Amino acid sequence: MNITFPDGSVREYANGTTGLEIAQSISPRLAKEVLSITINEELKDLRYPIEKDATIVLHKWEDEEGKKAFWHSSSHLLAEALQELYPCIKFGIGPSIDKGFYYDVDSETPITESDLVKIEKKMIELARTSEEFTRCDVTKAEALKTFTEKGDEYKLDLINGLEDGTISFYTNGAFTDLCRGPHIQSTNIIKAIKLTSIAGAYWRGDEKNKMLTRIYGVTFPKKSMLDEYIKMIEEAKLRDHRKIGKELELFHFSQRVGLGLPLWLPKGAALRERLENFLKKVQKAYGYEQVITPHIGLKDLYVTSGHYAKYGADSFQPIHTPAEGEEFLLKPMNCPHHCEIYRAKPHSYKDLPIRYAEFGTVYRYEQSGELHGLTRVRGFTQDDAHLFVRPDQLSEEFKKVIDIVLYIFKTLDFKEFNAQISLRDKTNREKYIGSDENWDKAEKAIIEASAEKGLKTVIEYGEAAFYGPKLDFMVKDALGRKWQLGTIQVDYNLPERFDLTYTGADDKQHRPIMIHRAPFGSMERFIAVLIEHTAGRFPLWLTPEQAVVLPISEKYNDFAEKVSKELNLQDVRCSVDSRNEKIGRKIRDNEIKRTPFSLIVGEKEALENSVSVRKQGEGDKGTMKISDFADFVNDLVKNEVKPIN
RNA sequence: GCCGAUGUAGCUCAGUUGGUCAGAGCAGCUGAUUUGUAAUCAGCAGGUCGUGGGUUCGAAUCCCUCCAUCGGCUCCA
Repeated sequence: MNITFPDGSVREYANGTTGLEIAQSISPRLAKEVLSITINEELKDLRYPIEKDATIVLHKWEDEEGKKAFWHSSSHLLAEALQELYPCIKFGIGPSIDKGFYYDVDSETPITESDLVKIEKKMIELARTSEEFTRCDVTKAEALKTFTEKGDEYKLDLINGLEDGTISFYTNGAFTDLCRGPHIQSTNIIKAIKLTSIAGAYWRGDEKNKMLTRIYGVTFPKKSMLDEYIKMIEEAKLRDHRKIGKELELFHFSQRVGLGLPLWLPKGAALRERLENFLKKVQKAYGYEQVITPHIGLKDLYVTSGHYAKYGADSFQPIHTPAEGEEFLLKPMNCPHHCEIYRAKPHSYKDLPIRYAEFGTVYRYEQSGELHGLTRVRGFTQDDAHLFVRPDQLSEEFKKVIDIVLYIFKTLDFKEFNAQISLRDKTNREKYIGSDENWDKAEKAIIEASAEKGLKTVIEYGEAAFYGPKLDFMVKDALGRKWQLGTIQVDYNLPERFDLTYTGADDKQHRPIMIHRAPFGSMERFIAVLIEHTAGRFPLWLTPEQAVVLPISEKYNDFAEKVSKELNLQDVRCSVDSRNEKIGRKIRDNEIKRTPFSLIVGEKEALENSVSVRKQGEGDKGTMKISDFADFVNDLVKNEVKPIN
């Protein structure tokens, strides 16, 4: 038979040759490194005998599939260790994840963080015995029998959900698990093990089910890789926006004010204002108009929009007026208000598209356990806008919004983001409002526009908003957690609910389509992610303070003030550190505060009317005339923010 | 909301088995110093040890309640 490799080369092998033997035939070293194999697009074990012509890919640690097999096998090793240490334990599922693996278990004896070391040791002990992973195919009836005898109700639940036919078991040592595979050859290549954390997780992700204990871990084929990983995690923790936000005095949370209600400190507010101004400018260029709406609205407004039925009970409860008996809700989103702005006057087809933008602060009662720094809060400001468009304009407008998002991401140097198309889950129709016909149209519009803009997207079913599908831009924080930033949503429903119309060329009334969009998502979350991406070293155009003048001694404070004034007049954001401290001290403090430029001034500079420039993280850059430095900074800024093309 | 861990001055943390354990550094204030590229020196002031209860002769330390934070789960208009 002929075996085709990814590079296009073809080799001939005897029928029944396994992936491992193929690797062996190429090089013994490769045979040691290969972890799993793809045969004709299907993942298989290394010892799967290939019977006819096939294309194969050998997966090593370096590629995702190789890592998956390694980590998935590690989760079985974890399970084996747990079974030995806690004989009565029951097992849920144990998959590989982005960075490692976990196993969900139900144990009568509670397992706590302090037990992890003990479990790790057992895993290492078992790994060293070089247990082979062996596969065994059984019928569904046999599978049910095995786990009924074992008394493992979670596995039975899983098996019952499977179709009739062959079911595979994998065994390593004394542990046998229901598993599709593939697995690595033997546990002996798992050289470094770290159980990272322990947490609760609902069985099958449903909060009505029992909560199991989830043990997270990560393993490596080399000890040094684990050391590197631990170092990387420690460094990532230093970038945490909650830590940097405190250090740089950007924002603060107060228990007196309330959970998840950020207070923006002067520097954070300055940064945020700059971002808002940037976005306003971009939006103006794209024909948006700023509007302003109040922070509350009558409850009825949200009954009309459908939000009350969906979220009312879980929201901040209505504010009552004692005298009039009215009920107001804190604004959880801006769309209904913007719909009412649209309704303020009749519209012609010639007016469309209409684009209303607002930095709208909204309040949502997020579950207390879900709050997280600035990324998940209860009061936040959306960089919101609603576009009211004719059906023939939908595609074009949607693409323009994508352009804005991409321009913003590019300006802020966000290279690693994923575009996700969130569609409805068709099997769960009652989750959504609106007709199937409109949903189909909206979903199609998003898919087509994204494709035309050349976006690499993944489609997620069931992730749509209840009123419409969306295109989301996802980024990861320092620790690899995914967050949604920008979002663009097509909505046929609100225009109907608010009876929005325009007069067409045919003199008849037509329904506009709405596009909801927020390129940042929210100012809070965006800034959080920006902090983690830059580790607090913001781009020059955004940073709260671009330069600080450091007089060598108090004798030069007056000159320093003059320099600062002159620079501020030339659009360089600058202040003076006139403390009675040594210059070394002032420099150190500015390095820690990540002020981009420290300008040292003493006798020499005062005579020459110049500054000694020191760049954060880099050091002394020599002396410059004051106005030259201003030009220098302004040029750098101009370079950072490229014009919209 | 659920599971688990944590909670000592503005910040970062120390406090051994319950008995001078209420401490340190930084930040702050006062004074001295007048400084040339990552911390000048000295002094002062700062905390009902998250909250409320309990056990004890005695609690930062042990137990319970609540609150908050952290890691997850669920949720995310």
